[in-house]
Amino acid sequence: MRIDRSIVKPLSLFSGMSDADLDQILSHATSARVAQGEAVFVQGTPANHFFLLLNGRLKVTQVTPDGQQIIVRVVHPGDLFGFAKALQRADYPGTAFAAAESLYLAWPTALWSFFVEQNPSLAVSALQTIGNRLEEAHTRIREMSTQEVERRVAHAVLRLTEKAGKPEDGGMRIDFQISRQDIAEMTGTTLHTVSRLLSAWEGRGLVEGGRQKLLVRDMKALARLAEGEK
Amino acid sequence: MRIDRSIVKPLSLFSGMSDADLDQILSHATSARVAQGEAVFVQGTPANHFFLLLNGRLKVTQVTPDGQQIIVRVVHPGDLFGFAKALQRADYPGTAFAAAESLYLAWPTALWSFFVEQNPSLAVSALQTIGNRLEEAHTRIREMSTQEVERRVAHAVLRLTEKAGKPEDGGMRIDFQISRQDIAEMTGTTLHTVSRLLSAWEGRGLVEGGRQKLLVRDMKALARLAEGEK
DNA sequence: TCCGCACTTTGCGCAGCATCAAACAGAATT
DNA sequence: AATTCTGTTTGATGCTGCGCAAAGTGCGGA
Repeated sequence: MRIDRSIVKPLSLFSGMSDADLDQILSHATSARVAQGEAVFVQGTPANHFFLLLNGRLKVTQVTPDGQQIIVRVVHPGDLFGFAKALQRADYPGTAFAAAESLYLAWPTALWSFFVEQNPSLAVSALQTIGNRLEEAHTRIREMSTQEVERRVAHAVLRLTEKAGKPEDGGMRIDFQISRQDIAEMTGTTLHTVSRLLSAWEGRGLVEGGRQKLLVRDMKALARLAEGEK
Repeated sequence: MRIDRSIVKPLSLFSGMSDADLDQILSHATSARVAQGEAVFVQGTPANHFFLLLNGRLKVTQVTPDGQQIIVRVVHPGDLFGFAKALQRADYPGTAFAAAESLYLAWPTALWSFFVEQNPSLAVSALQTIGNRLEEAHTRIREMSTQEVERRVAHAVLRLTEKAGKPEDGGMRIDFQISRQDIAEMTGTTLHTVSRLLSAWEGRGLVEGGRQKLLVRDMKALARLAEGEK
């Protein structure tokens, strides 16, 4: 399958790469589509591919041995995901679900070192990408260690709004299906607590809820909450 | 300053690199020593160097805007640290303190991309290193989200024992000064709670405490605690 | 149009852990 | 040897947020 260079050209991951190199890399890619609710890869299965999300939205989850689930991160268009193998792992450490219908590119993991050695700037980009991810993880650890639940949830909602917000008449709409349970799993709390918080916020006009939906009305007030001001 | 190749040769980071390349990289390094309690780099200052710990033990901390501190990670000999710049940051996101007298190598950050482009296998290694770190961070997030304090502390102590345990007559000694406060900052709790837990464990013969000291007597029992069995 | 499911809301009680407070002990300093 | 300092222990108290439970509601399927 031919994938047009122009689709991925703007991504920072590929910046500083020649058209020829880019074409070369794309020639090895396959593209695929997943319907909402389907998985791109499953935790524990051999990591045979790595991916780039073109369109849609994914949730990456991990399940603990005792059955608890957490959301590791949300994958947005343009993000590389599932690079387990590059990180010295034989299998995927999590499961990637489509939160909305999604389109992605896939490459065999065997090609990873080949690409990197052919194209050192790709390595530098990848390192930056994963560096950002590490920083996000540390932020999350810091928040979970030091902040109370309301601030954490406010932060999480803000981040979602920034990454996946679509302007709508009354505010910013989170552009994919997200449940209270999901937000709970992103912030390390229970869906009950999230529900209570969102209800309280709705009463104060900050957000507007709905079944798997969320509309942020007052980002500034939410940002103040996230900063710890009541 | 000349640094002998043999010192760093065994490190996985440099595996698959020719002696000549290694010498070339080492020729740009400077080595330095820090006394206990001193900082190698400070949060917020420009990231002019990246480092490799040869000897000793470091604690990397982050301070939140409101003054709360957390321990991001412990640096063990052989670990690369302070690569902020490689991750697209201008300044260090944390502060690295020496928990024991330490010896390290330093390179100007400007050389990072140069090294990587000269030596793709280094990029692959670095990616793996940081990938492991990301995984550790996710583990910590998972634990903080789903596990109660006792399990988290047990896990933290176990990890310390594995990474920095030195056999001693009665068990494994954590090989550097570590306070209850430190353990609290690694697990997202308070020193009070840690103190209570350690006291309880000491009563059951699992560990033996002391001022900034910790001796693990029964790793198996601790492992059981970490798995959630009482 | 109705039904049933999945998601959400809300109430209540409990407990794990934080917070506040104070005493204690080992090390370093004089 | 006395003093100070820093880290540790332990107690008392209270609140946050979880677990459990049950009712409510929007949505899709038949």
